[in-house]
Amino acid sequence: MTTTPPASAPPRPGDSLTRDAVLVAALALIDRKGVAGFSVRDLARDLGVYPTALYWHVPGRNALIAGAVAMALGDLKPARRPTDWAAGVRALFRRYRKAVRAHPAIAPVLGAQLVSNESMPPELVEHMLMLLERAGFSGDRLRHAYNTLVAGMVGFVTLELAPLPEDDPEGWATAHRQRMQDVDARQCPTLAREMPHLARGAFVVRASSGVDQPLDQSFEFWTETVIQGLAAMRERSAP
Amino acid sequence: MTTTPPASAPPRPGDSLTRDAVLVAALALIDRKGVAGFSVRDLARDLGVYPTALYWHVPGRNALIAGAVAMALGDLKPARRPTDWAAGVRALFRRYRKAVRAHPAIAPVLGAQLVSNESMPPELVEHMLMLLERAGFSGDRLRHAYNTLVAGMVGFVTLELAPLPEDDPEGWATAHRQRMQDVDARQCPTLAREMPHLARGAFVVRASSGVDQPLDQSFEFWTETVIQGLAAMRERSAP
DNA sequence: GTCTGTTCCTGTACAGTGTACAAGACGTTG
DNA sequence: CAACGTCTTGTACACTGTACAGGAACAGAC
Repeated sequence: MTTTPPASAPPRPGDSLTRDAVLVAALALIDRKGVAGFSVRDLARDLGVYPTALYWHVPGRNALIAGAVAMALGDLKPARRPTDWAAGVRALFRRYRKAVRAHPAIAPVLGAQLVSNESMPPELVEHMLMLLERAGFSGDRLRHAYNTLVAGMVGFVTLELAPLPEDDPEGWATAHRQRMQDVDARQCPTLAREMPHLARGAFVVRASSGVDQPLDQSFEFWTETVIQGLAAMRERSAP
Repeated sequence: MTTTPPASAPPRPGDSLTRDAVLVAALALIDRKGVAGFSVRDLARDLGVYPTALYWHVPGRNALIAGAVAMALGDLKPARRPTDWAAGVRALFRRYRKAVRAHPAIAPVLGAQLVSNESMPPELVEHMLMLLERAGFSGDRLRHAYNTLVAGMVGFVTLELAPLPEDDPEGWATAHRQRMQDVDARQCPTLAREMPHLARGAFVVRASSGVDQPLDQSFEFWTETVIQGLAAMRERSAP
């Protein structure tokens, strides 16, 4: 049983593998085990197929992940024309977060790996540029505003959904809680005082991921901050 | 040569391994090969030691990475009291980016696995809270502003320094350039028009990492946007 | 001086990984 | 029927993280 003989093949609708079918299964596996725990051989087992069969459809593990991510972000495309740019940004941020929350395990790859950028559909880029032009940006400042918008869209969600260590989650959690309880109140008075507030939903301080404890309100606050910031940057001399 | 006999031991100052020495070497190796390419056995080779010797000082691979990251962020601590909160935020963002740029390979871990790291020193959290209190935030809105500040500090830099696929970087780069050249000008008119501008330094569009092509101006823009946004959020009724 | 315990490291071993590569089964077209 | 593209089966290899048993060096106690 060393090289995974395909133990009967139940999941065969068209009786043959498709690139899409592979990617769907890959995404499902990633959802279950996380990106780190995702393995080509497990995927092959799920599909009732030898591992190397997958290489015909997809060049390798990285491409499997990138493809799965692209698939997860595929639902992001549809976007109606908004009334004003601020409303458009708000809607965009919400939709992005919703799409990623549907597959939280892909969050670490999203911001952190350039490959996964090819999973970002061009229509989305177009949409963002259109919003910013409507807001009044152009030339180099359009580029900066665009980078700001992308970082804004991706940044918060990546942090929010960052996974706990997969080996011993609740062990780490209690250890972290202890560590937070032990902060020196003389060196960090504000932190010590606000700890009860922060423990339940603040980056770095919290002991759980955003999958279990969503940071809805903070996200709304974040969104408004970016919008207000961009609005303020609009009427400013370049650069 | 299967299990790595220690090929002579040149790097032995005190003739014995220290936890710190291990982490320093780990950080150096990560700098060279990236987090994905980092292996316990390579590290052991570098130190002229059997792989399992490292387990005495550090529980495992994950802990090695976390420790190395914490070490890289150690230079971030010192911070003079700023004159006003906006200046403080500006300085903080710059110092963070500078610290991460010194070890760009750790960027993916920072944004995406921040939970699992005790890497962020509590003094930094305290500093951020202090700045925001001085800006006028308190209670729940302090928490939201804090989350915003962390996401702001980490988000952009994580995206900027996201690494290229380590297997075939320039192959991927040219493929990506081609893909960008092939965008449909009818479906994405703005993107097609602004392509020359964007190709050299815009997220998703660019074909190189921020290590080679820093996004200095965009980062400044980003920083000001967050500051302006927070300033605007200050005088608002609590939701 | 020998005995015992800690501290740190050497070795071995194992189960797992990604993927290169040759060979085979299958259907379609000549 | 033969040849060819398409896809999958199998084998193989180098490499990974780490559990575990022991051994070397040194400490202090008797």
